[in-house]
Amino acid sequence: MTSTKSPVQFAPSSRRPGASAGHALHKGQQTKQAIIDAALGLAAEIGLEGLSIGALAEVTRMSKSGVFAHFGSREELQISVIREYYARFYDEVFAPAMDEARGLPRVRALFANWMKRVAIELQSGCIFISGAVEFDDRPGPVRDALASSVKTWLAAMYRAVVQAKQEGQLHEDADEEQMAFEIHGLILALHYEARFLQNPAAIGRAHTGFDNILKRYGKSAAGASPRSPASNRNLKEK
Amino acid sequence: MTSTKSPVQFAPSSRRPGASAGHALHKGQQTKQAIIDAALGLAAEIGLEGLSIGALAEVTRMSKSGVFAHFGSREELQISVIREYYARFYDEVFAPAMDEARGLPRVRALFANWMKRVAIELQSGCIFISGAVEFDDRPGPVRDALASSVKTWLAAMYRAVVQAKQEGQLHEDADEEQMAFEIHGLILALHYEARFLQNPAAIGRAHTGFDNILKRYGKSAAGASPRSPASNRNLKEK
DNA sequence: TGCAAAATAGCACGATCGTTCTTTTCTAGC
DNA sequence: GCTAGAAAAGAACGATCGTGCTATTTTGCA
Repeated sequence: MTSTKSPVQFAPSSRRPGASAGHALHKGQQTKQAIIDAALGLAAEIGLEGLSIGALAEVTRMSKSGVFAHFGSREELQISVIREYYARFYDEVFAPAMDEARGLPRVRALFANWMKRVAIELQSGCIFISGAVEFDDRPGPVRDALASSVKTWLAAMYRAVVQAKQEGQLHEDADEEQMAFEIHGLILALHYEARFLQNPAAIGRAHTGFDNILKRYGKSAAGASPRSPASNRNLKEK
Repeated sequence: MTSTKSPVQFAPSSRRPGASAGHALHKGQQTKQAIIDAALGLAAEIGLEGLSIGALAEVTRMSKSGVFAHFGSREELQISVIREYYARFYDEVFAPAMDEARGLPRVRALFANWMKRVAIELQSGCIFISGAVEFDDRPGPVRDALASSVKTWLAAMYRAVVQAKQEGQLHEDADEEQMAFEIHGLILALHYEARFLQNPAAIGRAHTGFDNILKRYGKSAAGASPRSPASNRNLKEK
């Protein structure tokens, strides 16, 4: 239960392209990737349920059947979008935070990157949030893919909190799950108030809320969080 | 800015039926109400966007045009559902809490009723939450109606927190808006984790989170919240 | 009890949805 | 360059959507 060796890792589901040379991926693969990119943008705006193959074909300037052939079903398209979002979430939120030292610096970085992803890109929503609402009553493979992605990410955040306690940076009676739950709530409130209620102060509220959580669970006066988590790197690995 | 006299009141948008005698409302009114009731149930499950007149006609065992005639447009139907939800929210969450004494007892009651509404009725979701996700990128009268309802309710909660501070039950430097934001986050996390992730522990997490907030913002050891807020009624109105 | 008015049903419309099938275009290895 | 196979387009399907329009039924008051 102490889970020092975590059974499930937070890893990207697909090899990231880019530097990989060799044979350039065949035409089909790269147009499929282009379709997924466009679909991700569409889904972030209007939701996974609002994603229609017709609209996607229009955006990519292809025929409906041309788009459809790459996936075979709408569900498969939605799942592909979820996987892509997961991979980007890994790259932009999780991976950079792993450069920070175990414990509070890493927790801070995870939260800061999470906030950035959810709030700074105000134009597009978070499909981990919108998808949860759309599929909370709709069983099936799409919901399963979404839930599995979200759970993996929340577990990664939880693991970072556990490590912070192991490093002795939290109170002895700090409940790691409770702390992760409250952090999750801050992100959700940020998304809700910034995006739906258009309240720009929400970003500051979320940040202050995180500081409050650190003050409560942290040891002594560890609450004053530096805005740039990259500053205190020298206490690396305990 | 101290807002002792609150400009906007949290009041139900429509006269509640029930005890009102006199001429029973005409046939049209009561079938319209029945349609709205059914629509509310449907919308809570599959969302305001998923609400279709065809499905609604099937549930109410009416013809599509029969249903449609009562509203004139789908948007008007959605707005009617929002108004009905708002009215019920007022009756079940806000109104009972007004029986509690101003200040912390009332804040506790508001939160407890809110939690009950969002979580205990697990089968149906909260359209204040699902609607926010569905309409955060979709301007129009539906979004306006939804945002206005939500803002009114959040303002009511905020007002209760302000009163708690006026009663001297919070720290002098407690930020009421910040506190309301964090409470909102707890409800959202509860909805997310209980409904989408099917984690029954979320109810306890939300409750503990609320206690933690009270401990931080409350004066001295005011944190130990009694489970039944109806107990400390004797310190009524200061 | 009769009759105007309200309430509901029936039907059809254009649009869009996901999907299938067939045909055309293009790509990549020889 | 030729050609097999992949990739994309085209057209059509049944279904469902919101919404008009016109009949039919039902209601409530004189």
